[in-house]
Order: sequence, then structure tokens, then C-alpha cells
Amino acid sequence: MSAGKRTPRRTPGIRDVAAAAGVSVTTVSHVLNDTPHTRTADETKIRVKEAAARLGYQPNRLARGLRTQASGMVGLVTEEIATTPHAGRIILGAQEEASRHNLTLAIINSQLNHAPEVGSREVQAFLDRQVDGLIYATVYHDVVVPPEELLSVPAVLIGARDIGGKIPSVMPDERGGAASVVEHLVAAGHRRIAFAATAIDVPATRGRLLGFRDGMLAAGLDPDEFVVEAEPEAAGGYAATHALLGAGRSSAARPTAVFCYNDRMAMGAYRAIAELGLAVPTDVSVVGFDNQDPIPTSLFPALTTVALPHYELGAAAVEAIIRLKTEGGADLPEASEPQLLSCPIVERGSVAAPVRGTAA
Amino acid sequence: MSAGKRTPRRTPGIRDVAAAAGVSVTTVSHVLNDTPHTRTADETKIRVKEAAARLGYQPNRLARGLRTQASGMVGLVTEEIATTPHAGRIILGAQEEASRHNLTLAIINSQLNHAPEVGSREVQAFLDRQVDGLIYATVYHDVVVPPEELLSVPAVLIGARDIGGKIPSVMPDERGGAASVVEHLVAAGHRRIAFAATAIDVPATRGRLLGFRDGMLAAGLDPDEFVVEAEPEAAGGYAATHALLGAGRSSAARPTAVFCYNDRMAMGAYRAIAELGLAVPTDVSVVGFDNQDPIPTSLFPALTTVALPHYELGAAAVEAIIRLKTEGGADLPEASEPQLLSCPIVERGSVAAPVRGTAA
DNA sequence: CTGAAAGCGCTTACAG
DNA sequence: CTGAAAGCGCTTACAG
Repeated sequence: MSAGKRTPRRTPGIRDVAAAAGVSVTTVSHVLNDTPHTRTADETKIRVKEAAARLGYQPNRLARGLRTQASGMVGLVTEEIATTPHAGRIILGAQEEASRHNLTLAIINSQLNHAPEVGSREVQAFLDRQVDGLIYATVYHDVVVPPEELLSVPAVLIGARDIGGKIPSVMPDERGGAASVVEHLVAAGHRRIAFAATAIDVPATRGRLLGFRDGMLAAGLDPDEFVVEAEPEAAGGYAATHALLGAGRSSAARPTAVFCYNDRMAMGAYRAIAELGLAVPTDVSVVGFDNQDPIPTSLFPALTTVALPHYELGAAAVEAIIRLKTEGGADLPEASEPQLLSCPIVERGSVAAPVRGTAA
Repeated sequence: MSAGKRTPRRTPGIRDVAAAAGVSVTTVSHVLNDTPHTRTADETKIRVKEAAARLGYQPNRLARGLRTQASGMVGLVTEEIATTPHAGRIILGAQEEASRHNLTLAIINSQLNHAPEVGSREVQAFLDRQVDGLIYATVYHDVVVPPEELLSVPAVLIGARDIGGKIPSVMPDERGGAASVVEHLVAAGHRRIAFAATAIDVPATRGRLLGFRDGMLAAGLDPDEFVVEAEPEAAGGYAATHALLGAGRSSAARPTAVFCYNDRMAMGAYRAIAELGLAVPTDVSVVGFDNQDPIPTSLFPALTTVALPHYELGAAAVEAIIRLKTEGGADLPEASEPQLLSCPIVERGSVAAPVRGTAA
């Protein structure tokens, strides 16, 4: 409609807007950015805005970034994202929180790294792009030794602590989540509660077992009576459950509930329970951990489990970045004390009161 | 060690390198970028490289991007990434392929959008960042109507076709994958093969059913005899399997294999089969689709299923972007014909020969 | 209330 | 073989 004589091939720049509005680029910049401490006549403002809208002007973020020394990007490096169930939700949480602050999230995957050293190639790639902040997400390490460059920009760790104590971190409160499961089971009337644990060396292993013990102790129960170890897979849960409920045990010596280290184990537990001719939750209650899609809702009855706050972890990480940027940084409390995000129980159908009341 | 009198607070720029090497920035740029059609004395090259290394010089990609009009970023907008199982693998494939080409992947999530219009806010956000290419990934639509701006840059769709036929796309060959399952089952000796289908309106539904029919027809079998519809969840697979194998049917009229629309349904099928006192795969073979972690390996016996090439989809999308950038674009064949990526069967333990040979 | 000018850190004709 | 200079598209003191 409002076509000039030739279609501008390039996308319009601030200069085009200035020309169209009959003002300087300075003025265009001020009105479009609402620069503080700047007065512009309302009539001028309107002219500028109209011109910008008419031309479909969109500021070039690269240019702005170069000038302001702020790219408006935050980089997320994830350690072997593909192997983490639901890493997608960490990314989503980080991305949406970033968007809320007008930031763009960029991603680089780091090879699974059994050494605790954070890949510095990945960090450097982001630094070259002048990211405003850096998030490093890991699942395999308690503690991580980040490359020195990481300190040159606001940074936060997900799921691990900085060995140097300089970089703040956010992590799931696995211990608290596990303790709350015991509490939940005790409230339902259980006293003989088993834990199907694992020996795999990841932070979650220790946290969940500790939480189980916290809960048992708090309820005045023996935390060691029904703990068995197995591999953290369905087969392990199957084996553990057979060991717990199988032949050797008299029914009065059997646990009435089994809390599994993860949902995959719970899946195996269901199968073992069915084989034993028992039913969930009537004969035995079971609880999982991870809320690992699609297990809990695909099991029958649906599995009560504990959710990992993946989305929240991602979002909290970028919130922390923002805080570091604005508040300055070095002296933030988070650096020393990791921020723990709670792991809520999601109740479904696998917990009920035990068949017969159990005496203390 | 080689410290000057004051630690440079800022990161070194090309000017610092030039000064350190005693040459012009032009020369530094040429040697560091290996600019073609340019001669530089070897001795000079060495001096420059040493100076760059000594200072730890890293070129500022923002500045380079502004100058070259190429940001070195490709943008991925995913539609509701979180709800797609394994969207993480699409991201991973795209990211790694991008890295191979020295590109960085940025991500924006788009709200799940039941209309086929692609969100133009997300696209615009990337355009503002001068991305070199744009990928739009969807799972809920066959065909999508992209905003006009999407054409202003090399773009490719994952999992959907452009209604305008201008944007190339890559998608999984669900139909071929389903057909190969039937072939696999026939080769194992099955002739009475059931399909637990669904009516949900997503592209996968039609493709898989079509593939099932292709396979049955190719084997000279009736494609309609054992098709039942159910919801695409464990409960649906359970119901469908009961309908297929349950009371009403004489054993000779029962299918010997059930191919489930997805792995969740297969999970329900296992449960129904166990309830019926039958065993997988001795009495009935079952095959899933999706290779949805952690189902296939958590089931006993492990589930034979069809894998979706998520990683490959992501990688192929950025490959297509690269091709569009170099080869020019508009006249590429992909634009009209989607690139189909094969969905391979992953054989595990849930298929065996049927108990008794079945006559034609 | 508005604008001319410098400059962010690079790359790239162009000249020598 | 090497360098001076322009310019990518913005923002921001500074001056008027």
C-alpha cells in the first residue's frame, strides 16, 4: 500500500527511521529505548514511533550488543543433556525465564565428562559471543572444578557445587524430598518401610538415602532394617522387591511399603509384587522418585513419586544470573551455600494404609 | 610470568595483538582468519600468532558478526519442547551439527499452538539477533503456516510441511518404520498381526497406520482384521490387548502379535498379557513405537520397538540450513519434497516365532 | 528539547 | 607483503 518506488532490499535501520521521521538517530534511539533523563516532545515521539512501525523497524541486537557491551544472551552448557531424563525441562525453565528478562538462551552440549573439570572450550565459545551470563548444568558430580574464565562473567551451576566456592549453585533438595516420603508413609500408618537403594556414585544416591534415614529417625524407626541395594533400573527394583517380600520372610517381618530410589526401580517392584500375588497398594505401598515421564502415569495403579524441579532449576539459575548482574556479585550468599529447590511428592495411587495395624 | 605492570582489566582486542606483534590490525585479521588471496610473510604470521596466543586473544563474535552480517548463530524454535519426549535429542543433534560448522544454537520455546500458525514473535526475536538460519520444530501439525519473515533467512521445518511449499522440511518416516515392523513380524512367522491404533489427530497417527497397512498388504494379509483403536496411553494398550486376546476370541482367531501405536500402549499390553496368563514373547509378540526411554529397557522382556530419529532430525535441519546458505536457496528440491529420515527397528526381546504355524 | 560525533571490535576493499 | 581508513548499526556523553 504505502510502497515507495523501490522495495528496500535490506531491513530498515535506525537511520531509515530517523529520515522518515525527520529527526536525528539520537532522537530515534532515545524514544525507542525510553532513555531515562531525556525529554522529547510528545509530538516528536509519536512521529518517531509511527515511522518505526511503518517501516517495521527492528533494532539490530548485534549492533546494540557491541555498543553496550551486553549481548543479551545467556549461555547454558549442559553436560550430556541427552542422557538426562527431562533435561528438556531445565532448558525450558531457563529459556522462559530468560525471555522474561529479554534475554536469549544459547546452548552448548558438553561431552559427558567423568572428570570434574568443566569443559573450557564450551565456556570460551560463549565468552566469545559476549554472553551476559553462563550456566553450567551437570548431573554426575557433587562438586565441579570450573575453568578460570567462568569467573569473568556472572555464572551459576546447576546440580553441582564449585570446588572453589566462588560460583553459586542451585540444586534439588533430594534429601528433603526423600525424608518427606517417609513422613508421608508414616502418616498413612506404615512403620515397616523399606528403601530400595543403589550404590551408583552420583549425588542423588547419597541424598536420597540420607533423606530416608532422616525420615525414619524422625519417626523413631530403625533406618537400617529394610534397606537393600540393587542397580537403579527396573531389574534392580524387581530383585530388591523379591528380596524384601519374597519367600524367606514371614509376613509379619515384611515391609508394608517400599520406597524405591527411582521410578524405574518402582516399575520392577510392581512386576515383582504382581508375581508374588500381591497388589499395590492394598498389600504393599510403593513410592518412586524422579517423576520420570511416562512411568508414573503408565503404571497401574499410577505411581506416587517425588518430582525433580527441573523447570525451576533452570529458571532459578537464570534468576541468579540476573541477580549477580545487578547486585554486583562476588559477595552473594549463594556462592557458599547452594540454593536448594524442593522436590515435591506427587500423590497418585500407589500408597494406602497397611493391611493390618502394626504395633511399634 | 610475562606480566606487564598492570593487569589489563578488559579482555584483549585485535588492537592489542597488533601492538604486541608490531603490525597493523589488518595483518592480524588476515593471519588469524587465513584470509584467502592474501600473502603474509611467514615470519610475520608467526609473530602475530604468538602475540595472540600470549595475550589469550579471542575475537569478539559480536563485532565480527556486525561487520560480516553473519552472526554465526542458528535459532531453533520448538513448539512446547517440554511435552515432546526426547525433544532434548533434537536439540542435541542440532547443537552438535551447529558446532561442527562453528555455529551456535539458540533456543526459544513457543507455546503449544493448536493453530497451525507459527509464532512470529519467536521468529522475530531471532531475526533481531541476525541469526544465519532458523529451524522451527513442531510435533502437532502436518502442515504449518509460517510468518512471512521466516522467508527472510534460510529456514527449515522439523516434523511439518510449509503450507506455502517454500520452506524445506525434515521429518521421520513413520510410515516406513511401521511397514518395516510388519515385515519383521512376518519374517518371524506371524500372519495374524494386530495393530493397536489411536484416533488422536497428530501426523504420527496416520503415518503409522498407513505403514501398518502397507506392510500387511505387501505380505498379502488383511490389513483390517485386527485393528483396534484406543487412547495412546498405557491404559489404552491394556484395553486394546484385552479386546484382542480376551475372552471373546477363540485361540485360533487371536492375533499372535500386537503392534502398538506407541511404547506406552505396549506397556499396557504387557500388563494385559500377564493378566491373561500369557507370556511375551512366547505366547504373543509385541512391538512398540517411539523407543521412548525408559520404557523399552524397563519392561521384561525388553521391548522391541521403532526409534524416532530425533538426533538426526536436529542435525539434518542444520545441515539443510547450511546447504541453503551456500547453494543459494529458493530453488532447492527439499522445499517441495520433505526429507524423510528413517525410523529403525530396535530389536530387543519381545518378538519370537508364533507358537503354532498359522495357515494362510 | 534535539543533534553531531565518537566509538564498540571487528573485516575488507583499496592503495602502496 | 603490509597498512590506513571506512563502515557494520547501534548508544551515549556532550553541546547547544
